[in-house]
Amino acid sequence: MTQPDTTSQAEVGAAYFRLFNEIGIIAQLSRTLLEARLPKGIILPHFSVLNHLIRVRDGRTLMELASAFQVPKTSMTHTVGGLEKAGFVTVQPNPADKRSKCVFITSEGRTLAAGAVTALGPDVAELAQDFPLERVQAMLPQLEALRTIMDAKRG
Amino acid sequence: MTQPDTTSQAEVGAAYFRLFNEIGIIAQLSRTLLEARLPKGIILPHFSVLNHLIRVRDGRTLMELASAFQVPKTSMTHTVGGLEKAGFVTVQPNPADKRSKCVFITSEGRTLAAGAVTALGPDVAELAQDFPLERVQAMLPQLEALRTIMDAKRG
DNA sequence: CTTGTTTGGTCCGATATCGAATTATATAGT
DNA sequence: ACTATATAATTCGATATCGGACCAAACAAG
Repeated sequence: MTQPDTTSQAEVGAAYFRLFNEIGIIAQLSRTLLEARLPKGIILPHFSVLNHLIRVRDGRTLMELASAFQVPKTSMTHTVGGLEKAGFVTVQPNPADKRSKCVFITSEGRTLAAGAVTALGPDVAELAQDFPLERVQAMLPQLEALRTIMDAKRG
Repeated sequence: MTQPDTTSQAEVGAAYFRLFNEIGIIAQLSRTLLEARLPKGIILPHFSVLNHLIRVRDGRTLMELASAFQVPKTSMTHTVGGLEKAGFVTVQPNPADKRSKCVFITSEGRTLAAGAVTALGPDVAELAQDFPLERVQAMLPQLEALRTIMDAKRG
């Protein structure tokens, strides 16, 4: 009996599908929201990388960044290239491994990220009126757990 | 006192940012997972549209589809064009409004979507071992609420 | 030390995405 | 009815994304 209770296999699949569908749409919405507050030409992946460098640590390699965001390394090369050309990061060879490069955020990069966070303040405040912080805090552990599990399956 | 309790403004923003960051990564992971089971050349947006036509109803217009997934209409034109060329949908003029067109799924389209769902069965089952259905069911209403609220703000 | 394999990164070509401008139809205001 | 505005969709150009091929350094095995 691999189907012990009243929930059919198809219904189970449908629930997971709805989950990922909702997540996909929210990702899309939040992306649009953020990009409306970023300078022209700077998009979500740029901001995400800058923020990662600030939050986690400076000097991550391209591969570390790519796996942190679960994107192909070619995409990360392109994203970092754009940030470098715009002067928001510098890229330096890794003395510990000559194959790899380390990405450092510049003060311009920090300014950009901080400015975006500030610009988003009112949007967050407005959202918090309808979807309060407690609900976010309740969801976060669940999402983190799901992310970790999925990460592990396709490491 | 717009800052009544112990949680600072910055910390509040950080929580929402982490929320959207997790959601973005999960969206990315689920996309990769799905596309691994789809025929070459068919990607998430294609599948999403087919599924929407099945779940919600046949004959939606391009704008309805675009707003359902919160993507620009130009992107939806492109996506539906690909589906049409591949024979998974047909597009017909809308008799009620000559500006718009209605998208209908073909039997090939239904077959494709059903096949993908079947192919994903084992993946879902495996995921369900580590992240069981109850947790999904607990999260879904929260995500739907958040999606609805964000939808409303940027309708 | 050599050879085979793995790993970090880039380059290239194909497709996806999206904003701006355009066309055609619909709707509103007078 | 007539003009103004709004809406559905497409086209076009610019950029993003990604898979495959490639190169160079690291590492493993003999």
